[in-house]
Amino acid sequence: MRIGELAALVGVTTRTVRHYHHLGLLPEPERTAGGYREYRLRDAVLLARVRRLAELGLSLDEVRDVLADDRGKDLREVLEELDADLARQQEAIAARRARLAVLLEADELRPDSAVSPDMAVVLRDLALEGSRLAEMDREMLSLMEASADPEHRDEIVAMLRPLAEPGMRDKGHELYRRLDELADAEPGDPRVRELAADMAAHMPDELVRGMLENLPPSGGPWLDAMLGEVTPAQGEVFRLMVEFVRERA
Amino acid sequence: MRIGELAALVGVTTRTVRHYHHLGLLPEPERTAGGYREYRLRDAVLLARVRRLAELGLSLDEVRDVLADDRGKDLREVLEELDADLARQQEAIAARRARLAVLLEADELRPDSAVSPDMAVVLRDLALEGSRLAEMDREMLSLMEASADPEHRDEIVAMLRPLAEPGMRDKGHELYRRLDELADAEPGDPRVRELAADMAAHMPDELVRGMLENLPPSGGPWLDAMLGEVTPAQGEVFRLMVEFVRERA
DNA sequence: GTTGACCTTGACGTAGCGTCAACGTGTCTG
DNA sequence: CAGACACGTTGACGCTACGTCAAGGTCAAC
Repeated sequence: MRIGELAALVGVTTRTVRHYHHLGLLPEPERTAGGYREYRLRDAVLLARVRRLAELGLSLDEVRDVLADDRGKDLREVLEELDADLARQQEAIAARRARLAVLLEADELRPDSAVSPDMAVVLRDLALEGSRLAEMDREMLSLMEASADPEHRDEIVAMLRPLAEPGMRDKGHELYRRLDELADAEPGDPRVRELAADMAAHMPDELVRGMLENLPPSGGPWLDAMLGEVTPAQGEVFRLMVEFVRERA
Repeated sequence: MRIGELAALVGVTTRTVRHYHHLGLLPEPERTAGGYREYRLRDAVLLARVRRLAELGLSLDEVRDVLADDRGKDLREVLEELDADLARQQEAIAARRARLAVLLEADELRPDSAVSPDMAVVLRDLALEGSRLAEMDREMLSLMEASADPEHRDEIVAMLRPLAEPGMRDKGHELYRRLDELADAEPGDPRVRELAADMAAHMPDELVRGMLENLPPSGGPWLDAMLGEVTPAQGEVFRLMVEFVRERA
């Protein structure tokens, strides 16, 4: 038998056979005078063994180990481990399909930041129109949801929901307006401290708890990211607000 | 924000961020005087978008296409295709786990050729001891089962089962003995034709049908593989037997 | 001034082959 | 006998989505 016949017999390509030779999974057979590999039936049997294990999902390295140990106990171990791995993969795929199903159910489908319908509702009802600061907040919130691990997403949405309540919207507009006014002010402007205190006072309890749990004392990357987007006075407002919120606890 | 902060914020490594820059999935931001990349909040939003799509299982090429088209119709297409693909993967994994379960149930676990318990029974009951030819047949049969696609395996086992019946075993021993005797005979020896006829006559109908369906007129790689393992006279026996079997139909 | 944490580009490694490239062998045919 | 054609040989790069050095530059702190 030459390599093409062997490959056809077992149902693989010649490249695969040579690859297995290279990895030492299949012994190199005798060569003919012309340099062709000359296979016997037992080579086909060996190749079929390798293929079967590979098709089960073992890596070729694992196949080699199993065939080297030859006698059975190790094989069971490997297969059990493999089965557990496959089970994990099944769960992962099921989770992805579940998320896909949620996305596919929505009528408008955008690669947008609003992952969950719940979050979309919150963003819609939030007082986030018109102001650059409000735009930034929208980005921050989307980002928080996006970068959190899926298990915490519901918590985040729950934390933010109070902000979307009717009573808060007018207050929200007012606060953003006052923040905008401070764009070119000095960080020492008395209105800075005043606004920070007002914002801290109107922050819902759930959000305060969430902030305290997730923000490290230094403020963390989230606060840094916000500070990079605003003028010094506005940044001071945020820093003070966090301080005031911390004092509340 | 520098690259490390950005990466931490979104929950990826810096290498990933640079990789996305390289692929054009994420625009290169401004640089500081020192050559550092300087990110803004919107970069984090973009990165989070990419990540979300990637985590759903889209390839980065697909992510780029989706983000390029931007407006939604194409995205739904891609996601539906992806879902179908995931469904196929689930089936494939389930099938592998089913095969694994069968293997793990067996008490003796060898990387042997006998995949299915059914096949193992057939091989055990077959008249396959003692003779080199019988050993070869065992290898051929294991190989046939191994190299067939899983859906046809049951058919093959069913085809072979009649050979394992008690009535056939004595006849089988006799035929193998006569085949062994012809090892050094001439291909023209009258016993060759006689044995081939006898073998063809005792071949179960199911097996005849199977051979005719699967063997091409030339004999195919299976016959070639056998011919490579035996002496010329023995080879002639097999060739004639196939001929006689063909005449029966 | 030096440490240490962070950044830069560049390049190789991963799994399992697919797919050229450049060339030799073996058989059939005119 | 020459040429065509199928098939074989080794060698090397390509693919995914980054991980992981290597060799060096920047920046804030002590």
